[in-house]
This record gives sequence, C-alpha cells and structure tokens, in this order.
Amino acid sequence: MTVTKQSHLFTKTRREAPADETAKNAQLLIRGGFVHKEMAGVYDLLPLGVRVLNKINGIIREEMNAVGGQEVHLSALQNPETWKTTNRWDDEVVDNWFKTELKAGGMLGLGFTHEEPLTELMKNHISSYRDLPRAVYQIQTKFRNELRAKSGIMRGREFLMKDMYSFSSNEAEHLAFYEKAKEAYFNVFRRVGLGETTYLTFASGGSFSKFSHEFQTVTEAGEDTIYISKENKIAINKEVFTDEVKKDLGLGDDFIEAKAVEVGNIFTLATKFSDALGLTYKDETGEVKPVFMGSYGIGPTRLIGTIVETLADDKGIVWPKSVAPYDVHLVVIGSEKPDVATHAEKIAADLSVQGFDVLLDDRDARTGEKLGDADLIGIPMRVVISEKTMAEGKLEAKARTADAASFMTFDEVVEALKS
RNA sequence: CGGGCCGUCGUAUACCGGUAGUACGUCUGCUUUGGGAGCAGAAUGACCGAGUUCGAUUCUCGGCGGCCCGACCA
Repeated sequence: MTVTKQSHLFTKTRREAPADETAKNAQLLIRGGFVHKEMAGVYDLLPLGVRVLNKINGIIREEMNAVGGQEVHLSALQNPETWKTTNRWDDEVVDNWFKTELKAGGMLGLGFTHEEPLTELMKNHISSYRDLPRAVYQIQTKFRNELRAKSGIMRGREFLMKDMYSFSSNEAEHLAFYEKAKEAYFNVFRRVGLGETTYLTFASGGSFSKFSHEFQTVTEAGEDTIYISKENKIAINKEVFTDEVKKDLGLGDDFIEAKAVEVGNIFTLATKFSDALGLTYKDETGEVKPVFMGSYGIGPTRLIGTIVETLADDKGIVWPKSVAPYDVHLVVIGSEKPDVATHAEKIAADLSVQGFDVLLDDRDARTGEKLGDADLIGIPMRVVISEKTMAEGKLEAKARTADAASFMTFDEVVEALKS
C-alpha cells in the first residue's frame, strides 16, 4: 500500500476553526485539511477528504454490487424536455433546480436526482420480462438550489449522492429486491461505523406506498426528529408520528425522541416514472406492462459529515478503520536526526509491505504540534518513532481512542492493525 | 422565502470623519525538539458601489456575502 509523507502533503492543519463555520463537522474537516469551503453549501474535497470519500464509496459499491447493482455515471446536465414529461421542470413544482442557459439557445438543468433520465435511458434496454429485474446505480454530483445551506457539509448545494434505481416486473419482484436493498443499506451504515446509531425510520411514502424508509443517524446536528421505539430498534419520523402509524407498525407507546440526520432513503416509485415516460415490457403472454420501480439514495459526503459529528471527541476527528484516510499515522519525533528519520522510513516501508496505508509525519515540527495534528486528523492508530522508542527497540503505539500509548514490537503493531 | 445577527490581515479584536494598531496564527533565518518553544525579521486587512464631506474604514442608502432560527428538504 502507500506511504504519504506529511511534509509532502500540500494541505496544512489549522489551529483555529474558521469563524464562519459553527458546524462541528465542517470545523474539524477544515482544520484537519479534509475539505475547503468554497462558499456557503459548497465544499471542495482535499487529498485527505478524497481518501475518506473513496473508502466510503468503495464500501457502497461493494454493497450495491452485492445486490446486483450495475454502476453507471449519468450526466449532471439535464434536458428540460425529459423533465417536462413528468411535470418536474417547472419551478412552481420543483423549487430547487439550478437552471442555466445554453449559448446555442434553450435551457439546461443541473440534476438534483435522476429518475427521469435513467428511466428514459432504460427504455433502450428493457423490453421483455426477461430483461427484469435490474438495478442501476451511480455515485454522482447532485445540485440542489437550497434556500438555506447549513450544517457544514451535511446539507450543501452541491453534494455527492449514490442513487440506485430498481426496475422490476411487478410489485412482488420489486419488494423482494427492496428488502435486499434495505439489508445492503444496513451493511453500509454498519461498515462505515454508524451501525449503532442508525435507525430504520418510517417516513411518508409518497403516492404509491404507505411508507418510505429512511436511515436516520442520531446526532444533535441532524435536521430531523425521529421517535425510536424501545421495543425493536426502529423509528418513526416526526412527520408521520401518529397513533394510526404506531398502530400500523404494531408499536406501543414507548419511544425516545431524538434528533437525527437522514443518511439514506429508500422508497417505492411503483410505475410513476415508467408510466409517464413509457418504460414498459412484455410479459410472458405478450401483454405490455409498465416497469415497477424503486429508488435508493445515500449521500457519501453527508456520511463523512455524519461520521465526524457522531464519533469526534474534543481533540478531533475519530475515523473508523473502514473509512480512515490511512491505516496508521507514523509520527516521527526527532525527525531532524538522520538515524531516526531513516528508521522511520524503514518502518513506514515495512508497514506498507504489510498492506497498510501510512501517513508519515516527517515534518520538522514540535512534538505537541505533531501529536495534536494526529489527534485532529483522527487516523485510528498512531505509532510514534523517536530516539526513545529506538532505544527500547520497539514502537510506541496508541489507538486514537485509547488513553495511553504502549510499547510494541513491529509484529505486535501489525497484529493490532489487523484486528 | 419570512425573521434575526453580522461583514476591519487567516483568527480574535482595537481605534478613528484625517488611509489602521495589537495578539495569536502564517512566512524566512538561527537556536530548539516527547503535547503547539525562544530570538530576530517579514508578509497579509477596511466586501462592493453610490451618496454626504475638503476628506469615508468610520455617517447614509443600495447591492453582495456569511452565520443562526423558522419554512423547505422528491
């Protein structure tokens, strides 16, 4: 795997949070050099941030592929004609379009979701029951002209979304896939370290199903209020929290109210888009039928913010191993001494050979700054190399969440990293 | 979009109707080196526009921008 020298990294950490950010996620991500704020609700991802994003996206891809999802990448620019078909072009109907003009004349939109173009596209590829079911997904930039951006990277005007769409021949086939997708979603949230705090939440379902399912992670930074059932770990969104719904779900009255952020949402579209855009297939008898659809979204950038919000401590970010930008932060104390520096590079290379990504802090900086930055950046394992550790013939390792460091042999460190 | 607060180096602030100072941070050099060190030096700022005025960073108006509450969140 790779070794990145911190002296080579172009980003720098900041001691102080910028004044115009109050959200914890943005403050820490900016201080650590993961993101740069371009303007309200618009953030750039820097090298460390990209590494985290790639980890998250990797997990999402594995889970989507596991349920048969096929990855695509649709355009962000949208043709108004497609959207007029479903009456979703008009600003009166959809109030958060970013629209722009074509020099050659005419309008374009920047996609805030992709049901229309993908349904249109699939008309070229679905025509028989033999072509079903299918699931197609992408991880792509979405644009939403929010009246008010807020909460750091949790609610931006430009953000990444993994959106998957399923195409089934009927409701039963759809529901079978829907359940698999639901499990895949749980897997994603568990794997990125949010399993304990993320609840399947019943929310309003739109026109074609009673409920949609949201995945809500409990955090004070959230915008939603949910009611978590003490009986069986599911929750109800405040927007549909009525006696009738409680009864429908067979739940009593024992709930905990919590603020939460919607990190995922899956819902049944039924034939809304296939009817409007003419996506049909012929069944075994030759009868023409509309394709039955579902939609499944996760916001990778919002997930980054949520992980920071829920797991950070007073010293900085705490990344779960699965999404950390590096596996180990190798901090050299006394890096100006040639023998220490050489030894550190050797250890870094050895760790790399063992399959770990290493961030090597070889900067000529003070100990306090280096250790403080290590806490801020939040890599799960910190290993210190100094004259002291060399004299011991060992390494000094400390998990980000541990209180104290301990001396370990190289093999013991490798073991700890693997566990 | 309704409401509120607010725009002075990166951050926090000071002063002032006469073109801006301090601290921390940043940069350079030297010394230092186990939880943000010392010395010396340096760079960096009045959001934009109009008006009032001899003169505006300061006063007035208008834009633009930021944050927060609400609404919205396919």
